[in-house]
Amino acid sequence: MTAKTPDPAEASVPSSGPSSAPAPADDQHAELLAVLPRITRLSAALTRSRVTDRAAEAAGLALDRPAVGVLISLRTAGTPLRIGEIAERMQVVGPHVTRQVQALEKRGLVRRVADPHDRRVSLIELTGPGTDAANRYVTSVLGWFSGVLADWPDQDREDLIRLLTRLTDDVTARLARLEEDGPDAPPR
Amino acid sequence: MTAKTPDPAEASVPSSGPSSAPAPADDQHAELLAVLPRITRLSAALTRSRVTDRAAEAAGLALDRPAVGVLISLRTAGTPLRIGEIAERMQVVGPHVTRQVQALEKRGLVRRVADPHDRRVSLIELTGPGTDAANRYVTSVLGWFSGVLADWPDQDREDLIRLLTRLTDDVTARLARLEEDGPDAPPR
DNA sequence: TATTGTTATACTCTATAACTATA
DNA sequence: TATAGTTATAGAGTATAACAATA
Repeated sequence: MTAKTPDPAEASVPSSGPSSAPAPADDQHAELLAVLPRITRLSAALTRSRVTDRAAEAAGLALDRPAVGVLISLRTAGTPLRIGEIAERMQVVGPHVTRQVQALEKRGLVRRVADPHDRRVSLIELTGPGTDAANRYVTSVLGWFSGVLADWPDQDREDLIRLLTRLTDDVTARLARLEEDGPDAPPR
Repeated sequence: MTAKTPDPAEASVPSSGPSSAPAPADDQHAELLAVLPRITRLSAALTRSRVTDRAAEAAGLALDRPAVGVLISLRTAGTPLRIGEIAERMQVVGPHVTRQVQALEKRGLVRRVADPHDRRVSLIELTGPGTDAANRYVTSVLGWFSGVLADWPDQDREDLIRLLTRLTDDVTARLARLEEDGPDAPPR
């Protein structure tokens, strides 16, 4: 079912490579292009299917995705985080996090603790119920997702995790540089 | 709630330290969880940085991302597509595609051709300018993205493409089944 | 009656701008 | 003056519902 057409598509694209070296293989170059669409598609599929929302529901959480994202960020960190740190981990902007945290506070899933060294800052911390909720959510999602990878060879699973981690790091690092270079600098 | 995979590993806090790996299974299980957040983060980073919008601009395209998505879907297919086919490839819903196509039509980047076998259907086709625009866009994005992977070993690049492709296919397939099973079925 | 696509509308997520309070 | 966070507002992206035309 996987339409893996040879895709002569790249043919007409002038390989104005970074002038480093002639592309090792046009095939690779062509395939490279497929990485970004796949990430987009994957993300869109996850959004549309609402797996995460279902998992939240299964965990007894009446929370939308961004709120769950905050919970998971805190759980993953294993330590209280500042608003700005949460925003960076979620790759969103400050005010967005402020609102999510307020909602979570009202439900008693997180609490604020003052930073003794800087009174502008407030640290966000999971409460007991918040920790439980996050754990239930994780269990639910993991149950679903491990089914997806159940048939994969161990080596492939390992490689996927490793490569995806590196890709994420490399991309975010490069994007950060891009922003510094000026908001109007064209990619490349 | 509903039956979930037995999963003792997640109950407690992960990421204590990858260095010691006495229980490879547990570690993997814990790490597995990191895959989804990374995809989310990657996607968010790409959105926020507007790489794609910059590339569109660099290609002389005053189009938003969804419209470019349609263009790229058509270019990748290499053949005219129906509205429904575009929607499926983009993992979005029909009406959304209708609107994007209308915008592209006005700019002369795509055109509709009637399907002789089914008069309900109209096939969407890239025009000459549309093809050129799509190619310019691809060149621009590729220029940026190949920079990200430039330092990667060939083997890793290959593996990334292969694994990401399979992951996308597996996930979308499983999600499709999930939808069929009823819109209220919990993940599993 | 089922399928393909369209129109009209509403909602979710996230960003930007202007502000407050510390530093 | 610079930084962390908040309030208020705006916009992009996508979904749902009701409908039309063809099969």
